[in-house]
Amino acid sequence: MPVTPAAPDSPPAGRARLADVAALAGVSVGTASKALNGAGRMRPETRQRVLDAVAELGFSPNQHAQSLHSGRSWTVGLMTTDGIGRFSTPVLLGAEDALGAGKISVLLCDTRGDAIREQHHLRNLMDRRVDGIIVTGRRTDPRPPLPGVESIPVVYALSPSTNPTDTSVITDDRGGARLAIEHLVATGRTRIAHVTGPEHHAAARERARYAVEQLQGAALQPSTGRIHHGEWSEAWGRRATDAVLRTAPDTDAFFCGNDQIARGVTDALRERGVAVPGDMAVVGYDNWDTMALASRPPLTTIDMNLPEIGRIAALELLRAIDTEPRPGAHTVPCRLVVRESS
Amino acid sequence: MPVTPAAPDSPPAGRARLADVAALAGVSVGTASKALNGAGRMRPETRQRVLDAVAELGFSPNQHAQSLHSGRSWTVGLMTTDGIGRFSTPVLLGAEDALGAGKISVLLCDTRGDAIREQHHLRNLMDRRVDGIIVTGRRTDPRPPLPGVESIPVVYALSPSTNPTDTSVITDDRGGARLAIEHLVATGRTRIAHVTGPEHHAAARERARYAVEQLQGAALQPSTGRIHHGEWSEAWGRRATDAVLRTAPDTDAFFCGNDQIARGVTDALRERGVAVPGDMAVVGYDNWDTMALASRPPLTTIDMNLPEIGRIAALELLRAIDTEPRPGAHTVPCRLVVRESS
DNA sequence: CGTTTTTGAGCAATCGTTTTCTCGTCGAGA
DNA sequence: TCTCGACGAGAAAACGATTGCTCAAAAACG
Repeated sequence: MPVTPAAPDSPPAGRARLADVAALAGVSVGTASKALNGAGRMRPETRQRVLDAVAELGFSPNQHAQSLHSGRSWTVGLMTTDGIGRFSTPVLLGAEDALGAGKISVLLCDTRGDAIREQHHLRNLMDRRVDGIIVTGRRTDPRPPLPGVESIPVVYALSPSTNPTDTSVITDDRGGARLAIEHLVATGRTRIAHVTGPEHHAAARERARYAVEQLQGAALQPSTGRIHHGEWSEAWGRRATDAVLRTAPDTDAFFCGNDQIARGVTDALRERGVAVPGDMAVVGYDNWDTMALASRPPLTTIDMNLPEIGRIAALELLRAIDTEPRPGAHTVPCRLVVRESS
Repeated sequence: MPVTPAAPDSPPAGRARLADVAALAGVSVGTASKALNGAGRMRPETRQRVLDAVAELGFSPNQHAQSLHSGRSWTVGLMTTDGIGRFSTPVLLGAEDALGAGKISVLLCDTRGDAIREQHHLRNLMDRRVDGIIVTGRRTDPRPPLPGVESIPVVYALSPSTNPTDTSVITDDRGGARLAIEHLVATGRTRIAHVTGPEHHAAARERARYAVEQLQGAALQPSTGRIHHGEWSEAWGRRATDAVLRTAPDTDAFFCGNDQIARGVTDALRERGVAVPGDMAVVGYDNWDTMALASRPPLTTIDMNLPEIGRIAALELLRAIDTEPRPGAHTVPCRLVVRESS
């Protein structure tokens, strides 16, 4: 239903179509298409005429028509299971960055952890014929795979799939714990306490396990003889500080499961008059700048390179789309950020 | 290029097409379409046969074909100018929620504040024939409108467009400042200091202006006789506390431009032995839970209802798409959250 | 029983590109 | 001068769904 059927050579109402370009260049639609896509032989002069027409009309192809024809939508779904939290956001940005650089756009879906919503979004993505899906969650705990997506590639970022033959990109908790302990040991600490989040969080469990493993490698053990599990909060950090110092007053370092706990620890230490890093070193986890930089003193901490996880997930997805998926868990190394608390 | 051209009645390789449904139901493609879209008269029994076939094949229509035909993509662009920061994220989620409830999906674009990238994404969105665009930024400062989008509706959220005939959805800084001051005055405070962010931020300027206005309405003025502009940081909050108490030791309340400053203030007060809320009330701004709840005591603060801003922006966009845009700035009221610091 | 309505379903054009195939035409070689 | 290649451009068939129009059969009516 063209708005101006009267004047067939008038500038088309909406946007220029390839047919308009072809008309202006005095060639057929097919030829114009070839001129744009480079395929086929053609006289350079003809191609130039088409390109001129494209420039003049500001033409760019209708993606729906292209997608209908090719079956590819040049779109991927980005499914986040818990709003866009502190962890999923950087991952998401890394992925968006890697994908957006090319022709690929990102469809954002937030399931809010609700299975119904997940189903609804998934359906939607399939209807839109996305080329692939990246699934990311708030926590590093494994999650069940998306149901009914056999036909397109899926990559899990941060929260791996429970199915080991899926492709997942995850953080290296072992490496992170090792970096922290290595750093503390290297700077002369020997009585190290570990304060972290709830035991039912994979992140807390794993980091604790590998921290102990690493301590044992240096012939050491946690200063209090155990792991202090609690919440991921400053308040817990403060309470745990008291508990640790009561049990093991000779503690000379805290390795904390996240930066909030670490900040609570530094606050509690300051209030007790314990000098950081003089009498006590503190190392956090996450490199969450609002916490790590606002802490007094600023925190030495472990950075999980979340944007890198997103980026790699995107690259793995592209590989899965274009060639072959590489199943299994791909770990992204952490980075030690040294500041004034150690 | 069907993968299984040999057996025309075999389950189609990829997904079911309407043609497959029609074949299974023993009707023509056109009839099948009508059965789904309700239009036209048809025998109930025929419609049922089609619906059964749809269910059996798990058919759902190819969106690209639909969009090509209708010219609508059922997609909107969500353009954020600064990564996905603390402010744009809730806005974005609100918008996604309002849009995703219907058939509309969200294309995420992050410009990182870069004009080139913005141009690139904009082009992309136009090529995808999005039905509209929501633009959101990190700050409440006005921003120049998107260039070259006359053909589709655009709504600006949080950062209004400098063009007053554009549709913008913004926070009510005046109302926020009023809520804070009203609350302090109502609880008996009369010597109120205002510590906030840099003067070149609209948010800081406006809130300060309206806070003063509101104080004057109660025949009061800032306890130090002036506004304390600085950074949006805890460190500034701590420093400003000293300055305020030196200048006006009889100050009995702090109204802070954000929660980080407010937290800095409570920390400084505690270290000086000033009781909150006994000797001093503190009110923040943003209701950023990591700050407001971790503060000692938890902060009374102003909540801008950011998700609501996103939601309303989405609704305004839908209205602009379906009927008529409503130009101008739409303000969303703030909410006072009372906690233990006042 | 014949004629006019109603009704239900199919045909075909359409959206905008891509791509294969066909068909002129021009140039070169014999 | 005739023929055979090569080369360049156009015609047409996809991709999958929607929709106005046509047309047959069945129902209603006199």
